[in-house]
Amino acid sequence: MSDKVHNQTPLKITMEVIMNISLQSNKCSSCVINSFCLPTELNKEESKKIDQLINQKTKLKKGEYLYKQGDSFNYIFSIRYGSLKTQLFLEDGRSQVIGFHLPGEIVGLDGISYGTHQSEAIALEDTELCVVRFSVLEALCKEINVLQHHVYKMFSREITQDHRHLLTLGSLNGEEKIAYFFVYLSERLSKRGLSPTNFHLAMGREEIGDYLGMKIETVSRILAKLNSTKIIEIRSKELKILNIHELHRLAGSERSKQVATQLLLTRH
Amino acid sequence: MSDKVHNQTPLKITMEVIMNISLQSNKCSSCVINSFCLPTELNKEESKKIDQLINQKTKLKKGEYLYKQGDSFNYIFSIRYGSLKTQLFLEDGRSQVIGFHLPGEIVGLDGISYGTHQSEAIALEDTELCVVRFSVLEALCKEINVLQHHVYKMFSREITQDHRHLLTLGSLNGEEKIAYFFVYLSERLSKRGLSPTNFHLAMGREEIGDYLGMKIETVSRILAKLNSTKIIEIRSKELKILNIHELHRLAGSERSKQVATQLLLTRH
DNA sequence: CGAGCGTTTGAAATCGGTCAACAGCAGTGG
DNA sequence: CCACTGCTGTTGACCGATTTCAAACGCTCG
Repeated sequence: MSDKVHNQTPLKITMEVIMNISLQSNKCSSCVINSFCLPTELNKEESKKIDQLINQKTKLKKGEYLYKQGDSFNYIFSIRYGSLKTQLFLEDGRSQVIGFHLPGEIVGLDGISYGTHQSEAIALEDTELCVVRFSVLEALCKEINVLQHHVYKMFSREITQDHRHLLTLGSLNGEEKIAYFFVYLSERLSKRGLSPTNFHLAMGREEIGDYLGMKIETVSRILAKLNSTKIIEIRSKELKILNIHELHRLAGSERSKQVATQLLLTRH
Repeated sequence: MSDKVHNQTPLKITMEVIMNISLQSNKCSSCVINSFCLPTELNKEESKKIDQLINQKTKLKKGEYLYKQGDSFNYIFSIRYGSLKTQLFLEDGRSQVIGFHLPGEIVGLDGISYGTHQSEAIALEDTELCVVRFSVLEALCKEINVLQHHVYKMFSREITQDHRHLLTLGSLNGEEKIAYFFVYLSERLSKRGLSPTNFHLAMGREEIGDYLGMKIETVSRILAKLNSTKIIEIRSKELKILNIHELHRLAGSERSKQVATQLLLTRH
Protein backbone atom coordinates (compact mmCIF):
# COMPACT_ATOMS: atom_id res chain seq x y z
CA MET A 1 0.00 0.00 0.00
CA SER A 2 2.65 2.47 0.90
CA ASP A 3 5.23 0.41 -0.92
CA LYS A 4 6.94 3.06 -2.98
CA VAL A 5 9.45 0.57 -4.22
CA HIS A 6 7.15 -0.90 -6.81
CA ASN A 7 5.57 2.15 -8.38
CA GLN A 8 8.75 3.46 -9.86
CA THR A 9 7.93 2.35 -13.37
CA PRO A 10 5.45 4.11 -15.69
CA LEU A 11 7.72 6.16 -17.90
CA LYS A 12 7.00 9.49 -19.47
CA ILE A 13 10.20 11.01 -20.70
CA THR A 14 10.67 14.07 -18.53
CA MET A 15 13.70 15.76 -17.10
CA GLU A 16 13.02 13.93 -13.91
CA VAL A 17 13.05 10.56 -15.61
CA ILE A 18 16.30 11.33 -17.34
CA MET A 19 17.83 12.37 -14.03
CA ASN A 20 16.53 9.24 -12.51
CA ILE A 21 17.91 6.98 -15.23
CA SER A 22 21.26 8.63 -15.02
CA LEU A 23 21.28 8.03 -11.31
CA GLN A 24 20.08 4.48 -11.82
CA SER A 25 23.14 3.81 -13.87
CA ASN A 26 25.36 4.77 -10.95
CA LYS A 27 26.95 1.81 -9.28
CA CYS A 28 27.88 1.62 -5.62
CA SER A 29 31.50 1.37 -6.68
CA SER A 30 31.33 4.87 -8.11
CA CYS A 31 28.86 6.41 -5.66
CA VAL A 32 30.06 9.57 -3.95
CA ILE A 33 28.78 8.51 -0.57
CA ASN A 34 29.70 4.83 -0.67
CA SER A 35 32.16 5.31 2.14
CA PHE A 36 29.15 5.81 4.40
CA CYS A 37 27.15 2.73 3.37
CA LEU A 38 29.89 0.28 2.43
CA PRO A 39 33.15 -1.01 3.80
CA THR A 40 36.15 0.87 2.46
CA GLU A 41 38.50 -2.09 2.18
CA LEU A 42 36.99 -3.84 -0.84
CA ASN A 43 39.22 -5.23 -3.58
CA LYS A 44 38.24 -4.83 -7.22
CA GLU A 45 36.49 -8.13 -7.56
CA GLU A 46 34.45 -7.49 -4.44
CA SER A 47 33.55 -3.99 -5.58
CA LYS A 48 32.20 -5.46 -8.77
CA LYS A 49 30.12 -8.02 -6.92
CA ILE A 50 28.71 -5.35 -4.68
CA ASP A 51 27.32 -3.49 -7.65
CA GLN A 52 24.72 -6.27 -7.84
CA LEU A 53 23.28 -4.98 -4.57
CA ILE A 54 21.50 -1.96 -5.94
CA ASN A 55 19.30 -2.30 -8.97
CA GLN A 56 16.54 -0.09 -7.68
CA LYS A 57 16.22 3.39 -6.32
CA THR A 58 13.24 5.28 -5.09
CA LYS A 59 12.38 8.92 -4.60
CA LEU A 60 10.11 10.41 -2.00
CA LYS A 61 8.65 13.86 -1.79
CA LYS A 62 8.45 15.66 1.53
CA GLY A 63 5.91 13.92 3.75
CA GLU A 64 5.72 10.67 1.79
CA TYR A 65 6.07 7.34 3.52
CA LEU A 66 8.85 4.89 2.78
CA TYR A 67 7.13 2.22 4.83
CA LYS A 68 4.53 2.01 7.56
CA GLN A 69 4.17 -0.02 10.69
CA GLY A 70 3.13 -3.52 9.65
CA ASP A 71 4.36 -3.34 6.04
CA SER A 72 6.09 -6.54 5.10
CA PHE A 73 9.86 -6.40 5.25
CA ASN A 74 11.97 -7.16 2.20
CA TYR A 75 14.25 -4.22 1.71
CA ILE A 76 16.57 -1.99 3.60
CA PHE A 77 17.30 1.48 2.29
CA SER A 78 20.30 3.69 2.06
CA ILE A 79 19.77 7.43 1.77
CA ARG A 80 21.39 9.10 -1.25
CA TYR A 81 20.20 12.60 -0.57
CA GLY A 82 17.54 14.16 1.62
CA SER A 83 16.46 12.95 5.05
CA LEU A 84 13.91 10.81 6.84
CA LYS A 85 12.41 10.37 10.25
CA THR A 86 11.33 7.04 11.73
CA GLN A 87 8.66 6.95 14.40
CA LEU A 88 6.31 4.91 16.57
CA PHE A 89 2.80 5.72 17.72
CA LEU A 90 0.59 5.12 20.71
CA GLU A 91 -3.06 4.55 20.07
CA ASP A 92 -4.05 7.98 21.40
CA GLY A 93 -1.85 9.67 18.81
CA ARG A 94 1.21 10.39 20.91
CA SER A 95 4.23 9.76 18.75
CA GLN A 96 7.87 9.08 19.39
CA VAL A 97 10.45 9.93 16.76
CA ILE A 98 13.08 7.19 16.88
CA GLY A 99 15.60 8.81 14.61
CA PHE A 100 16.42 11.38 11.96
CA HIS A 101 18.37 9.84 9.11
CA LEU A 102 20.91 11.51 6.85
CA PRO A 103 22.55 10.60 3.53
CA GLY A 104 24.64 7.44 3.78
CA GLU A 105 22.60 6.08 6.66
CA ILE A 106 20.58 2.88 6.51
CA VAL A 107 16.92 2.59 7.46
CA GLY A 108 14.62 -0.39 7.77
CA LEU A 109 16.69 -2.64 10.02
CA ASP A 110 13.86 -3.03 12.53
CA GLY A 111 11.89 -5.15 10.07
CA ILE A 112 13.99 -8.28 10.11
CA SER A 113 12.99 -9.93 13.35
CA TYR A 114 9.23 -10.06 12.77
CA GLY A 115 9.19 -9.88 8.99
CA THR A 116 7.23 -6.64 9.14
CA HIS A 117 8.33 -3.09 9.82
CA GLN A 118 7.82 -2.12 13.43
CA SER A 119 8.00 1.60 12.79
CA GLU A 120 7.24 3.99 9.98
CA ALA A 121 9.61 6.10 7.90
CA ILE A 122 8.67 9.46 6.39
CA ALA A 123 10.64 11.83 4.19
CA LEU A 124 11.46 15.20 5.78
CA GLU A 125 12.29 16.67 2.38
CA ASP A 126 12.70 15.41 -1.16
CA THR A 127 14.77 12.30 -0.73
CA GLU A 128 16.30 9.57 -2.83
CA LEU A 129 17.13 6.11 -1.55
CA CYS A 130 18.93 3.02 -2.76
CA VAL A 131 16.78 -0.05 -2.37
CA VAL A 132 18.57 -3.16 -1.17
CA ARG A 133 16.76 -6.48 -1.08
CA PHE A 134 17.84 -7.83 2.28
CA SER A 135 18.06 -11.43 1.07
CA VAL A 136 20.52 -10.33 -1.62
CA LEU A 137 22.64 -8.53 0.94
CA GLU A 138 22.53 -11.59 3.16
CA ALA A 139 23.71 -13.81 0.31
CA LEU A 140 26.48 -11.41 -0.63
CA CYS A 141 27.67 -11.30 2.97
CA LYS A 142 28.50 -14.97 2.75
CA GLU A 143 30.84 -14.29 -0.13
CA ILE A 144 32.48 -11.11 1.07
CA ASN A 145 33.96 -11.21 4.55
CA VAL A 146 34.46 -7.51 5.02
CA LEU A 147 30.89 -6.87 3.93
CA GLN A 148 29.56 -9.29 6.50
CA HIS A 149 31.58 -7.64 9.20
CA HIS A 150 30.46 -4.25 7.99
CA VAL A 151 26.82 -5.26 8.29
CA TYR A 152 27.32 -6.41 11.86
CA LYS A 153 28.98 -3.11 12.65
CA MET A 154 26.08 -1.29 11.06
CA PHE A 155 23.64 -3.09 13.34
CA SER A 156 25.81 -2.50 16.33
CA ARG A 157 26.15 1.20 15.61
CA GLU A 158 22.39 1.45 15.39
CA ILE A 159 22.11 -0.16 18.81
CA THR A 160 24.74 2.12 20.30
CA GLN A 161 22.94 5.17 18.96
CA ASP A 162 19.64 4.00 20.37
CA HIS A 163 21.34 3.57 23.73
CA ARG A 164 22.59 7.14 23.68
CA HIS A 165 19.11 8.25 22.78
CA LEU A 166 17.76 6.29 25.75
CA LEU A 167 20.25 8.00 28.05
CA THR A 168 19.10 11.32 26.65
CA LEU A 169 15.40 10.67 27.15
CA GLY A 170 15.76 9.06 30.54
CA SER A 171 18.38 11.18 32.22
CA LEU A 172 18.67 14.65 30.72
CA ASN A 173 16.55 17.73 31.35
CA GLY A 174 15.08 19.84 28.57
CA GLU A 175 18.03 22.09 27.95
CA GLU A 176 20.47 19.19 27.98
CA LYS A 177 18.29 17.27 25.56
CA ILE A 178 18.30 20.09 23.02
CA ALA A 179 22.04 20.52 23.44
CA TYR A 180 22.57 16.81 22.84
CA PHE A 181 20.39 16.97 19.78
CA PHE A 182 22.36 19.80 18.19
CA VAL A 183 25.74 18.32 19.07
CA TYR A 184 24.76 14.96 17.65
CA LEU A 185 23.37 16.51 14.47
CA SER A 186 26.39 18.77 14.10
CA GLU A 187 28.76 15.81 14.28
CA ARG A 188 26.91 13.81 11.70
CA LEU A 189 26.64 16.71 9.30
CA SER A 190 30.29 17.54 9.67
CA LYS A 191 31.25 13.94 8.80
CA ARG A 192 29.39 14.53 5.56
CA GLY A 193 31.51 17.53 4.74
CA LEU A 194 28.93 20.11 5.81
CA SER A 195 29.47 22.88 8.29
CA PRO A 196 29.29 21.67 11.89
CA THR A 197 28.08 25.06 13.06
CA ASN A 198 25.76 26.47 10.39
CA PHE A 199 23.02 24.31 9.05
CA HIS A 200 19.41 23.93 8.06
CA LEU A 201 17.05 21.86 10.20
CA ALA A 202 14.94 19.60 8.01
CA MET A 203 12.58 18.82 10.88
CA GLY A 204 10.06 21.07 12.58
CA ARG A 205 9.91 22.03 16.24
CA GLU A 206 7.22 19.47 16.92
CA GLU A 207 9.35 16.69 15.44
CA ILE A 208 12.29 17.76 17.56
CA GLY A 209 9.99 17.53 20.55
CA ASP A 210 8.78 14.08 19.54
CA TYR A 211 12.38 12.98 19.21
CA LEU A 212 13.38 14.28 22.63
CA GLY A 213 10.22 13.48 24.55
CA MET A 214 9.06 17.04 25.12
CA LYS A 215 6.29 19.33 23.93
CA ILE A 216 6.68 21.87 21.18
CA GLU A 217 6.21 24.81 23.58
CA THR A 218 9.08 23.58 25.71
CA VAL A 219 11.31 23.15 22.68
CA SER A 220 10.45 26.64 21.57
CA ARG A 221 11.19 28.18 24.96
CA ILE A 222 14.54 26.41 25.29
CA LEU A 223 15.56 27.51 21.80
CA ALA A 224 14.66 31.06 22.74
CA LYS A 225 16.77 30.78 25.86
CA LEU A 226 19.82 29.33 24.07
CA ASN A 227 19.35 32.05 21.51
CA SER A 228 19.26 34.83 24.08
CA THR A 229 22.33 33.47 25.89
CA LYS A 230 24.25 33.51 22.59
CA ILE A 231 24.91 29.80 22.57
CA ILE A 232 23.06 29.44 19.32
CA GLU A 233 21.42 31.73 16.82
CA ILE A 234 18.26 30.31 15.39
CA ARG A 235 15.85 31.87 12.94
CA SER A 236 13.10 29.61 11.70
CA LYS A 237 14.98 26.51 10.57
CA GLU A 238 18.40 28.09 10.08
CA LEU A 239 20.74 27.28 12.93
CA LYS A 240 24.08 28.80 13.81
CA ILE A 241 25.97 27.28 16.70
CA LEU A 242 27.88 30.10 18.38
CA ASN A 243 29.29 28.26 21.37
CA ILE A 244 29.77 24.59 20.56
CA HIS A 245 31.83 24.10 23.71
CA GLU A 246 28.98 25.17 25.93
CA LEU A 247 26.59 22.91 24.03
CA HIS A 248 28.95 19.99 24.61
CA ARG A 249 29.07 20.78 28.29
CA LEU A 250 25.30 20.89 28.52
CA ALA A 251 24.88 17.66 26.61
CA GLY A 252 26.70 15.70 29.32
CA SER A 253 30.42 16.34 29.15
CA GLU A 254 31.59 12.79 29.78
CA ARG A 255 29.97 11.57 26.63
CA SER A 256 31.04 14.50 24.54
CA LYS A 257 34.70 13.86 25.33
CA GLN A 258 34.26 10.35 24.07
CA VAL A 259 32.44 11.44 20.98
CA ALA A 260 35.03 14.10 20.27
CA THR A 261 37.83 11.57 20.28
CA GLN A 262 35.76 9.23 18.17
CA LEU A 263 35.36 12.02 15.68
CA LEU A 264 39.11 12.38 15.39
CA LEU A 265 39.59 8.67 14.95
CA THR A 266 36.78 7.82 12.59
CA ARG A 267 37.86 10.23 9.90
CA HIS A 268 40.02 7.31 8.61
CA MET B 1 40.48 -5.66 34.44
CA SER B 2 36.87 -6.56 34.78
CA ASP B 3 37.30 -9.34 32.29
CA LYS B 4 35.71 -12.23 34.14
CA VAL B 5 36.16 -14.47 31.15
CA HIS B 6 39.76 -15.25 31.90
CA ASN B 7 39.81 -15.81 35.63
CA GLN B 8 37.73 -18.95 35.58
CA THR B 9 40.64 -21.23 36.36
CA PRO B 10 42.24 -21.84 39.80
CA LEU B 11 40.75 -25.18 40.82
CA LYS B 12 39.99 -26.38 44.28
CA ILE B 13 37.73 -29.38 44.06
CA THR B 14 34.51 -28.23 45.61
CA MET B 15 30.89 -28.98 44.92
CA GLU B 16 30.78 -25.80 42.90
CA VAL B 17 33.64 -26.86 40.68
CA ILE B 18 32.04 -30.23 40.04
CA MET B 19 28.79 -28.51 39.12
CA ASN B 20 30.70 -26.20 36.88
CA ILE B 21 32.51 -28.99 35.10
CA SER B 22 29.31 -30.85 34.54
CA LEU B 23 27.78 -27.75 33.04
CA GLN B 24 30.89 -27.12 30.98
CA SER B 25 30.39 -30.48 29.34
CA ASN B 26 26.94 -29.44 28.17
CA LYS B 27 26.77 -28.66 24.50
CA CYS B 28 24.43 -26.16 22.91
CA SER B 29 22.76 -29.04 21.15
CA SER B 30 21.62 -30.46 24.47
CA CYS B 31 21.11 -27.18 26.34
CA VAL B 32 17.66 -26.74 27.86
CA ILE B 33 17.39 -23.14 26.76
CA ASN B 34 18.93 -23.43 23.31
CA SER B 35 15.61 -22.57 21.69
CA PHE B 36 16.14 -19.05 23.06
CA CYS B 37 19.67 -18.48 21.82
CA LEU B 38 19.80 -20.59 18.68
CA PRO B 39 17.72 -21.19 15.58
CA THR B 40 15.40 -24.18 15.94
CA GLU B 41 15.68 -25.48 12.39
CA LEU B 42 19.17 -26.95 12.53
CA ASN B 43 19.93 -30.31 10.99
CA LYS B 44 22.19 -32.79 12.78
CA GLU B 45 25.34 -31.78 11.04
CA GLU B 46 24.72 -28.11 11.77
CA SER B 47 23.91 -28.85 15.41
CA LYS B 48 27.22 -30.58 15.73
CA LYS B 49 29.08 -27.66 14.21
CA ILE B 50 27.37 -25.26 16.53
CA ASP B 51 28.72 -27.07 19.55
CA GLN B 52 32.07 -25.50 18.64
CA LEU B 53 30.62 -22.12 19.57
CA ILE B 54 30.76 -22.51 23.31
CA ASN B 55 33.89 -23.69 24.96
CA GLN B 56 33.78 -21.30 27.82
CA LYS B 57 31.34 -20.30 30.46
CA THR B 58 31.54 -17.76 33.21
CA LYS B 59 29.80 -17.20 36.49
CA LEU B 60 29.10 -13.90 38.18
CA LYS B 61 27.96 -13.22 41.71
CA LYS B 62 25.40 -10.54 42.38
CA GLY B 63 26.88 -7.12 41.68
CA GLU B 64 29.86 -8.34 39.65
CA TYR B 65 30.67 -6.81 36.29
CA LEU B 66 30.62 -8.79 33.05
CA TYR B 67 32.20 -5.89 31.22
CA LYS B 68 32.63 -2.15 31.66
CA GLN B 69 32.44 0.78 29.33
CA GLY B 70 35.61 0.85 27.26
CA ASP B 71 36.55 -2.83 27.74
CA SER B 72 37.71 -4.31 24.49
CA PHE B 73 35.12 -6.33 22.64
CA ASN B 74 35.74 -9.95 21.74
CA TYR B 75 32.83 -11.92 23.12
CA ILE B 76 29.11 -11.88 23.27
CA PHE B 77 27.33 -13.67 26.07
CA SER B 78 24.24 -15.77 26.43
CA ILE B 79 22.63 -16.02 29.84
CA ARG B 80 22.16 -19.57 31.18
CA TYR B 81 20.58 -18.62 34.47
CA GLY B 82 20.32 -15.45 36.52
CA SER B 83 19.97 -11.95 35.16
CA LEU B 84 21.92 -8.84 34.25
CA LYS B 85 21.42 -5.14 33.77
CA THR B 86 23.25 -3.04 31.20
CA GLN B 87 23.68 0.68 31.78
CA LEU B 88 25.25 3.95 30.74
CA PHE B 89 26.46 6.81 32.90
CA LEU B 90 26.77 10.54 32.75
CA GLU B 91 29.75 12.23 34.30
CA ASP B 92 27.78 13.51 37.29
CA GLY B 93 26.67 10.01 38.21
CA ARG B 94 23.23 9.93 36.65
CA SER B 95 22.73 6.51 35.20
CA GLN B 96 20.44 5.03 32.59
CA VAL B 97 19.63 1.33 32.69
CA ILE B 98 19.41 0.19 29.07
CA GLY B 99 18.01 -3.25 29.70
CA PHE B 100 17.38 -6.11 32.10
CA HIS B 101 18.43 -9.42 30.60
CA LEU B 102 16.99 -12.86 31.27
CA PRO B 103 18.15 -16.43 30.55
CA GLY B 104 18.44 -17.14 26.84
CA GLU B 105 19.08 -13.50 26.01
CA ILE B 106 22.28 -12.19 24.44
CA VAL B 107 24.33 -9.32 25.82
CA GLY B 108 27.35 -7.50 24.48
CA LEU B 109 26.15 -6.62 20.98
CA ASP B 110 26.91 -2.93 21.45
CA GLY B 111 30.62 -3.63 21.37
CA ILE B 112 31.03 -4.52 17.72
CA SER B 113 30.97 -1.15 16.05
CA TYR B 114 33.77 0.53 17.96
CA GLY B 115 35.61 -2.57 19.14
CA THR B 116 34.98 -1.62 22.75
CA HIS B 117 31.91 -2.01 24.92
CA GLN B 118 29.86 1.16 25.02
CA SER B 119 27.95 0.19 28.15
CA GLU B 120 28.51 -1.89 31.24
CA ALA B 121 26.86 -5.12 32.30
CA ILE B 122 26.32 -6.12 35.95
CA ALA B 123 24.80 -9.26 37.46
CA LEU B 124 21.56 -8.69 39.37
CA GLU B 125 21.89 -12.10 41.05
CA ASP B 126 24.15 -15.12 40.74
CA THR B 127 24.36 -15.65 37.02
CA GLU B 128 25.98 -18.02 34.55
CA LEU B 129 26.77 -17.14 30.97
CA CYS B 130 27.96 -18.86 27.84
CA VAL B 131 30.90 -17.07 26.33
CA VAL B 132 30.91 -16.83 22.54
CA ARG B 133 33.89 -15.43 20.71
CA PHE B 134 32.28 -13.17 18.19
CA SER B 135 34.78 -13.97 15.44
CA VAL B 136 33.92 -17.66 15.80
CA LEU B 137 30.23 -16.92 15.52
CA GLU B 138 30.90 -14.77 12.49
CA ALA B 139 32.83 -17.57 10.81
CA LEU B 140 30.16 -20.14 11.62
CA CYS B 141 27.49 -17.88 10.15
CA LYS B 142 29.15 -18.18 6.77
CA GLU B 143 28.71 -21.93 6.90
CA ILE B 144 25.24 -22.17 8.35
CA ASN B 145 22.55 -20.15 6.62
CA VAL B 146 19.91 -20.38 9.28
CA LEU B 147 22.41 -19.31 11.90
CA GLN B 148 23.33 -16.22 9.91
CA HIS B 149 19.72 -15.29 9.52
CA HIS B 150 19.16 -15.96 13.19
CA VAL B 151 21.94 -13.57 14.13
CA TYR B 152 20.43 -10.82 12.00
CA LYS B 153 17.09 -11.41 13.66
CA MET B 154 18.75 -11.22 17.04
CA PHE B 155 20.20 -7.81 16.21
CA SER B 156 16.92 -6.63 14.80
CA ARG B 157 15.00 -7.74 17.86
CA GLU B 158 17.41 -5.81 20.03
CA ILE B 159 16.75 -2.71 17.95
CA THR B 160 12.99 -3.17 18.08
CA GLN B 161 13.12 -3.53 21.85
CA ASP B 162 15.21 -0.40 22.20
CA HIS B 163 12.65 1.44 20.09
CA ARG B 164 9.83 0.36 22.41
CA HIS B 165 11.94 1.50 25.31
CA LEU B 166 12.39 4.87 23.61
CA LEU B 167 8.65 5.19 23.14
CA THR B 168 8.23 4.39 26.82
CA LEU B 169 10.75 6.97 28.02
CA GLY B 170 9.68 9.68 25.63
CA SER B 171 5.93 9.38 25.58
CA LEU B 172 4.53 7.68 28.69
CA ASN B 173 3.83 9.13 32.12
CA GLY B 174 4.99 7.49 35.33
CA GLU B 175 2.10 5.12 35.82
CA GLU B 176 2.19 4.03 32.19
CA LYS B 177 5.92 3.45 32.37
CA ILE B 178 5.59 1.13 35.35
CA ALA B 179 2.71 -0.69 33.66
CA TYR B 180 4.80 -1.15 30.52
CA PHE B 181 7.67 -2.44 32.58
CA PHE B 182 5.59 -5.10 34.31
CA VAL B 183 3.79 -6.18 31.15
CA TYR B 184 7.06 -6.49 29.27
CA LEU B 185 8.69 -8.44 32.09
CA SER B 186 5.65 -10.64 32.47
CA GLU B 187 5.69 -11.58 28.79
CA ARG B 188 9.33 -12.48 28.79
CA LEU B 189 9.09 -14.55 31.96
CA SER B 190 6.07 -16.39 30.68
CA LYS B 191 7.92 -17.33 27.48
CA ARG B 192 10.44 -18.99 29.75
CA GLY B 193 7.79 -21.12 31.39
CA LEU B 194 7.47 -19.01 34.52
CA SER B 195 4.27 -17.52 35.85
CA PRO B 196 3.24 -14.38 33.99
CA THR B 197 1.49 -13.03 37.07
CA ASN B 198 3.57 -14.02 40.11
CA PHE B 199 7.24 -13.35 40.08
CA HIS B 200 10.30 -12.09 41.86
CA LEU B 201 11.93 -8.83 40.83
CA ALA B 202 15.67 -9.23 40.64
CA MET B 203 16.19 -5.46 40.46
CA GLY B 204 15.67 -2.84 43.15
CA ARG B 205 13.38 0.19 43.02
CA GLU B 206 16.21 2.48 42.09
CA GLU B 207 17.17 0.28 39.15
CA ILE B 208 13.58 0.27 37.95
CA GLY B 209 13.68 4.05 38.13
CA ASP B 210 16.94 4.20 36.22
CA TYR B 211 15.41 1.99 33.55
CA LEU B 212 12.28 4.10 33.21
CA GLY B 213 13.80 7.53 33.64
CA MET B 214 12.24 8.38 36.99
CA LYS B 215 13.33 8.79 40.60
CA ILE B 216 13.07 6.07 43.18
CA GLU B 217 10.47 8.00 45.19
CA THR B 218 8.22 8.26 42.17
CA VAL B 219 8.55 4.54 41.49
CA SER B 220 7.70 3.80 45.08
CA ARG B 221 4.63 6.04 45.05
CA ILE B 222 3.29 4.57 41.83
CA LEU B 223 3.78 1.04 43.11
CA ALA B 224 1.87 2.00 46.24
CA LYS B 225 -0.93 3.38 44.11
CA LEU B 226 -1.17 0.33 41.85
CA ASN B 227 -1.11 -1.76 44.97
CA SER B 228 -3.93 0.15 46.63
CA THR B 229 -6.07 0.01 43.47
CA LYS B 230 -5.66 -3.78 43.40
CA ILE B 231 -3.96 -3.85 40.01
CA ILE B 232 -0.90 -5.43 41.54
CA GLU B 233 0.12 -6.77 44.91
CA ILE B 234 3.71 -6.00 45.72
CA ARG B 235 5.61 -6.80 48.85
CA SER B 236 9.29 -6.05 48.78
CA LYS B 237 10.42 -7.76 45.57
CA GLU B 238 7.57 -10.25 45.24
CA LEU B 239 5.07 -9.17 42.64
CA LYS B 240 1.59 -10.48 41.96
CA ILE B 241 -0.23 -9.04 38.98
CA LEU B 242 -3.93 -9.00 39.87
CA ASN B 243 -5.32 -7.19 36.83
CA ILE B 244 -3.12 -7.79 33.82
CA HIS B 245 -5.77 -6.37 31.53
CA GLU B 246 -5.67 -3.01 33.23
CA LEU B 247 -1.88 -3.02 33.13
CA HIS B 248 -2.01 -3.63 29.39
CA ARG B 249 -4.42 -0.77 28.97
CA LEU B 250 -2.19 1.57 30.94
CA ALA B 251 0.91 0.52 29.03
CA GLY B 252 -0.76 1.60 25.78
CA SER B 253 -0.32 -1.88 24.38
CA GLU B 254 -2.47 -1.34 21.33
CA ARG B 255 -0.20 0.69 19.14
CA SER B 256 -2.91 1.02 16.57
CA LYS B 257 -2.32 1.42 12.88
CA GLN B 258 -5.78 2.94 12.67
CA VAL B 259 -4.67 5.98 14.54
CA ALA B 260 -1.68 6.38 12.28
CA THR B 261 -3.92 6.35 9.22
CA GLN B 262 -6.39 8.69 10.91
CA LEU B 263 -3.54 11.05 11.47
CA LEU B 264 -2.60 10.75 7.85
CA LEU B 265 -6.09 11.72 6.83
CA THR B 266 -6.42 14.67 9.14
CA ARG B 267 -2.99 16.02 8.46
CA HIS B 268 -2.74 16.10 4.72
C1' DC C 1 19.71 -7.90 68.20
C1' DG C 2 21.46 -3.85 66.09
C1' DA C 3 23.56 -1.49 62.02
C1' DG C 4 22.85 -0.11 57.61
C1' DC C 5 20.79 -0.05 53.44
C1' DG C 6 16.86 0.25 50.61
C1' DT C 7 12.33 1.81 50.63
C1' DT C 8 8.28 4.46 51.96
C1' DT C 9 5.92 8.63 53.06
C1' DG C 10 5.13 13.61 53.55
C1' DA C 11 5.69 18.52 52.33
C1' DA C 12 7.62 21.94 49.43
C1' DA C 13 9.74 23.29 45.15
C1' DT C 14 10.48 23.00 40.24
C1' DC C 15 10.24 21.79 35.66
C1' DG C 16 7.69 20.82 31.96
C1' DG C 17 2.83 20.51 30.31
C1' DT C 18 -1.56 22.62 29.26
C1' DC C 19 -4.40 26.17 27.63
C1' DA C 20 -5.00 30.24 25.14
C1' DA C 21 -3.87 34.11 22.35
C1' DC C 22 -1.22 35.68 18.85
C1' DA C 23 2.59 36.23 15.34
C1' DG C 24 4.82 34.70 11.15
C1' DC C 25 4.97 32.50 7.00
C1' DA C 26 3.61 29.64 2.99
C1' DG C 27 0.45 28.44 -0.11
C1' DT C 28 -3.98 29.59 -2.53
C1' DG C 29 -6.82 31.92 -5.30
C1' DG C 30 -8.80 36.08 -6.79
C1' DC D 1 0.22 41.47 -6.42
C1' DC D 2 -2.31 41.18 -2.43
C1' DA D 3 -5.75 39.42 0.77
C1' DC D 4 -7.24 35.16 2.84
C1' DT D 5 -6.50 30.90 5.13
C1' DG D 6 -4.35 27.54 7.68
C1' DC D 7 -0.49 25.71 9.68
C1' DT D 8 3.63 26.15 12.63
C1' DG D 9 5.88 28.37 16.04
C1' DT D 10 6.09 31.81 19.96
C1' DT D 11 4.83 33.70 24.29
C1' DG D 12 2.39 34.24 28.71
C1' DA D 13 -0.19 32.55 32.70
C1' DC D 14 -1.41 28.79 35.19
C1' DC D 15 -1.46 23.92 36.58
C1' DG D 16 0.09 19.45 37.78
C1' DA D 17 3.32 15.61 37.72
C1' DT D 18 7.66 14.55 39.17
C1' DT D 19 11.63 15.84 41.79
C1' DT D 20 13.79 17.30 45.89
C1' DC D 21 14.50 17.31 50.64
C1' DA D 22 13.70 15.27 54.94
C1' DA D 23 12.37 11.88 58.12
C1' DA D 24 10.87 7.44 59.44
C1' DC D 25 10.21 2.68 58.52
C1' DG D 26 11.45 -2.14 57.93
C1' DC D 27 14.17 -5.73 55.85
C1' DT D 28 18.48 -8.29 55.71
C1' DC D 29 22.60 -9.87 57.29
C1' DG D 30 26.23 -10.13 60.13
